[in-house]
Amino acid sequence: MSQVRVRFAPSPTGFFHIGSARTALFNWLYARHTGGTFILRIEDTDQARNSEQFLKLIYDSMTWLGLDWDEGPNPNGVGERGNYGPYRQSQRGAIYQKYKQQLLASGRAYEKDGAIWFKLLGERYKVFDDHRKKEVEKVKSLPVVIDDRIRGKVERQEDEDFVIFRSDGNPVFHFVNVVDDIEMKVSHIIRGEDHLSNTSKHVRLYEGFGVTPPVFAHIPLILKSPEMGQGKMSKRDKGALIEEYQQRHFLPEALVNYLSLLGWNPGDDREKMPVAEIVKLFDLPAVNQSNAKFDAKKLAHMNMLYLLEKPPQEFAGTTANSYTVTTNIGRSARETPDYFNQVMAITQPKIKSIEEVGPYTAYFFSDEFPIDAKVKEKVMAKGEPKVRLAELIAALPAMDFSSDAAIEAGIKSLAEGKGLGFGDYQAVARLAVSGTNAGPSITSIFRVLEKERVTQRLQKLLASS
RNA sequence: GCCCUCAUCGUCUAACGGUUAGGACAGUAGAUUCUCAUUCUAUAAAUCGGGGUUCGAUUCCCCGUGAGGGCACCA
Repeated sequence: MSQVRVRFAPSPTGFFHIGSARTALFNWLYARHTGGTFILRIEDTDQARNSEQFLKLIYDSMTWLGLDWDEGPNPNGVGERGNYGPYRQSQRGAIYQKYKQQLLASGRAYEKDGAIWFKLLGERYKVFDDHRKKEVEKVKSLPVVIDDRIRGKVERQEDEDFVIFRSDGNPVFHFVNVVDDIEMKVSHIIRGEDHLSNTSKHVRLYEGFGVTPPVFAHIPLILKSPEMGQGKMSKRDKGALIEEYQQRHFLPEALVNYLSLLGWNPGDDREKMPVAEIVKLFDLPAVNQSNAKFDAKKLAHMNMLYLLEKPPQEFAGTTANSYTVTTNIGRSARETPDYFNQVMAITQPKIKSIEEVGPYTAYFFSDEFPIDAKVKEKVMAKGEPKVRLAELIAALPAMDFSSDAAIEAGIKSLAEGKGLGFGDYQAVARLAVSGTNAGPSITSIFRVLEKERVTQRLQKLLASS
């Protein structure tokens, strides 16, 4: 029986950020690894900045990534699950009042300037603070020692009383965070290193409530890559939003795998691992202490690896879902699935991301495709392409289109009859049927396009050049 | 300004105090395939600086330096 209870506590005040996703992921991994409980709690006390749109984005992004939660609001936003709710802080006002009264009653909180302050224990003295340009009251309190699972022992002095309820009556983050973690029986707090300095406040609050603090584990931050500048990834940075990866049709399992490797490793050289394997191996002491810079290229590579190994019908399905009926490719996926699947089967081994599939296969789904002028110039300058085109057109009616091998044999025998090679026909034929110089093997393009369309396209190029 | 954290190739990272400092991405050069992509082979690339401790330091300690974070009636 595991008693691990971890939570991810985002606030719906902006887009779902890659750093938040990684924090959610590490919590989820730890919960799944230990057989514990993963809680989603919504920290929506900042009423001015909250929005339902961002709330939905949190549910959608986590669902997309496969980070399912055991307690918290339901993914569709209606109702919630778990025995420690409500799971939205905006609905927990009564609980916060109760805890406030407890501190007031025990003398660990007091009112000043209309706000409620938490009272530190120790001798008081006044000092001028250069930074804030005013005199402040300090407290000689004992240092707080945190035994962090990732950082080791961290000691910090908390030397000023701090606000727990604003003068508008609303509780502040530090207070609600601690109260909720107590109420929800959170056993391990796994969060970003940006909270490490806040932790001393939290520990003092736990003490004030007479509760033993949970285990803390502060994970490193995700920083910008060198070409993006300095500092931690912010919402404005390219590639910082989960939504963006979703829209670009990245595979969530690839993103999860990549993210898991930012600040953690399995202890050997393996990188690409199924999520079940990561769950099995993940543990807090193995998490790194230093911040990691985000590398979009490595993520793209990981995405390609997952794409290449996907079963063909799954790949076709994923691609179909990525394009709406308003596009040629999307219409084909719904109206001529057999044809669509054939195109996807020859495309999958050649591309690196699903967002490439549309442009890469456009000529399969419309006879109106652009001819790359540079490629045309190059192809037409070499040898006698128009003669080859004419020869190919003449040979097509008798050619066997039943398989790639048959087509290859057909073209080869044509070439040999003229004392030429397969390559003498390949480039110009490709230009005619696809308008470009990159793509699946010419034989498979022929087979999928079928003889009639191939003939038409060859004739069209011959006529226009 | 005060406080906290961190420091190995460009990037992510590995290395019981004893290794020719390993792997991956990105570079570069070749090979292969009908193009492109994949794949394969090779190649270049790092222990921030200075002091200690030790027979021996990437590893432990101290000081610098650099990077990141926190210092609110934001979360």
